Amino acid sequence: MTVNETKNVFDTLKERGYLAQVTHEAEVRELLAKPGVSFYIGFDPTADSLHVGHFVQMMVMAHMQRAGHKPIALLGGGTGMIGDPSGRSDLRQVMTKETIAHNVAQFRRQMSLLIDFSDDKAIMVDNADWLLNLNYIDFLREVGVHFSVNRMLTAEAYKQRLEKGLTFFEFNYMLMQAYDFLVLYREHNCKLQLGGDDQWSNIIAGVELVRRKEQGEAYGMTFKLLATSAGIKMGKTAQGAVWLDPDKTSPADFYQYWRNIDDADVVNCLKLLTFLPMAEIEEYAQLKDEKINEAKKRLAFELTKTVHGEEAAESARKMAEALFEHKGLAADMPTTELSLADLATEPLLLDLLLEAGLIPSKGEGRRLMKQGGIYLNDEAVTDFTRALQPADFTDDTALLRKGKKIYHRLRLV
RNA sequence: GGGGGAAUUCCCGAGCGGCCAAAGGGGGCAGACUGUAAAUCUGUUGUCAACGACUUCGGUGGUUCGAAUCCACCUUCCCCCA
Repeated sequence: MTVNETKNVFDTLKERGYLAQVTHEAEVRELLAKPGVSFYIGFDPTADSLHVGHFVQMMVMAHMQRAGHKPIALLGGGTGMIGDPSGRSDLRQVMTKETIAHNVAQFRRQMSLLIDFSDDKAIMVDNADWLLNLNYIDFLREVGVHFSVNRMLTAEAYKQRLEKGLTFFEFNYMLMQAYDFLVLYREHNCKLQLGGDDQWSNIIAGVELVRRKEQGEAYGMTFKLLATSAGIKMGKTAQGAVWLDPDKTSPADFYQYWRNIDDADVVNCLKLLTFLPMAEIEEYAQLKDEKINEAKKRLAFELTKTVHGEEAAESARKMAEALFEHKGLAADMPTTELSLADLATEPLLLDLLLEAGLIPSKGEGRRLMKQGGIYLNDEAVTDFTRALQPADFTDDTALLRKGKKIYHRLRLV
């Protein structure tokens, strides 16, 4: 065995805890021992940005690419028109072609953060290219004959839907995805499909189809979904998903999300979402109690840096330190600008809070004030009729705060 | 095609014609305790010029002094039979 400083990527993935299920473990490991393996992961363009759930998949692609393999990012421009019923309790919204095209463009940009698409080192394909022109009868004859409805119904992905109802429309999703694999096998010699563990049924369907049609080698492998130790899907907040697009989730919020994750999840996230060497992660794993914060800071910083760039990560980190550890001044904080004329009208704090978006309604604002959750310059404000005064500003700045963590700056201009 | 049921606030889910802005739970938010964590406890959770007023219970009309509750039609979903 060549002394390969890069060990088998299969082992790396296993060690870092990505793997969930593999169709043929020994063979896949063997296959990946030599570089140059084409593999694919599918992404459904159901939103105009990728979120952290996709990020795990991107990490896997990146690990694979670094080991010399060739990622094929399959965008579901065609399957997106059906919608994967896996893990869904109801029918997905059907998307227009224009929306899908727009989303595909966004995905390409975001994936480039981790994956090098230059010189065909990775490629991106859209299954709309082959799915949209399919002839129904031909498809049924070529692909449909290989699927047993009885078996499909036992698939985990469909079980839940059998309770609530599953349309024939969606039932076809599995065939489409299986067909994708067949096409990629034929056109790109792609032998391996990866995906989140919720894709297991769809993946094995593809593996079996390739094996039947082509008597080819085809393998599948799934990854654990990013979940908390309590088993709840990560990356969801009350405001929705944690997006990679800075316009949808600001770098500061993104940083804070990771900074505040549960103690029990830090190590797992470091393994899955950063490229820190395992040895280093082991050290973080030893930390106890409040020391764990060091691990969280590192996680938040590394991840923000990868997604939003070093500068944004640095600024998010500084802001967090300023606000929570009182080191230095906060740089970029959400800010509302006021003129002296505005101030002369003695604006109510309540109105400003609403304007600044800190509260959704004045009723909510009053409630918060009553409970001591609104602060002006670090002093709780309990008077609803409190108006803003010049004396509230120091160096033309006043600091509003809601609860412990949400800050907003008022600046005089 | 025939028959039966359902739709309630962010989610699940109670709801007698007036006492319903609507029980309970979840989630959210805030306070206490902390480590910017978790767990726990407390408060709160339609809007507003706020002891009052206004808008909400799938949609549209109607009955009634008064409708989330009754009636008609419509929409969507589920179940049974074919």
